[in-house]
Amino acid sequence: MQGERLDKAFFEADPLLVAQNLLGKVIVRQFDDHSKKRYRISETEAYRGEDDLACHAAKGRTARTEVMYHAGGKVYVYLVYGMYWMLNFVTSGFNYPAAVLIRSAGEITGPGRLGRELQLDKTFYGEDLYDSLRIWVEDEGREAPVFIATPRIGIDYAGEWAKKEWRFVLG
DNA sequence: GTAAGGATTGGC
DNA sequence: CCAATCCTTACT
Repeated sequence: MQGERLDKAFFEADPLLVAQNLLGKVIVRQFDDHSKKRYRISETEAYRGEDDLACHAAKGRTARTEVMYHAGGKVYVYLVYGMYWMLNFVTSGFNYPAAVLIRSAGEITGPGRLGRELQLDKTFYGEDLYDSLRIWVEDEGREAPVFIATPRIGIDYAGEWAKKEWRFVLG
């Protein structure tokens, strides 16, 4: 059970497309003891541009959001509620801030639990998905899965932007 | 410097 | 319903 590591062209695209295309793809995590675990992505959310009030980049380019302005293919992690590391993949091209949040994968439900399962921490900020030995994403060559779109979770503060159906769930 | 709040979870 | 827990951002 192995596939091709996703490349530059995959991530340097619009986050709405990347979020949809990531469904069914497989996160591979290689731990310090060289053991590997694989997690099939089942739920994603897109965050796109400074206009998107739910996107962290709505506050502009800061130390925290810097990596979102990089070209697609890097990891964006941040600590939320002082406890949970959220896993995101940067998308789009240089200087356009966008990312996809992985909300569920494998048997793990919920982004906080996923971050704990993957043993994420601040050292994953900016990790390059194209050459990392710790985390990357593979395409096992399966058919594109069926999915549904819904509003994003936990961003009620974003006003009209909270209504956009930028969350995608296998189904 | 200080304060407010969060892309969540689990326990009461 | 609400506390945990700490980083980021904004600013009386």
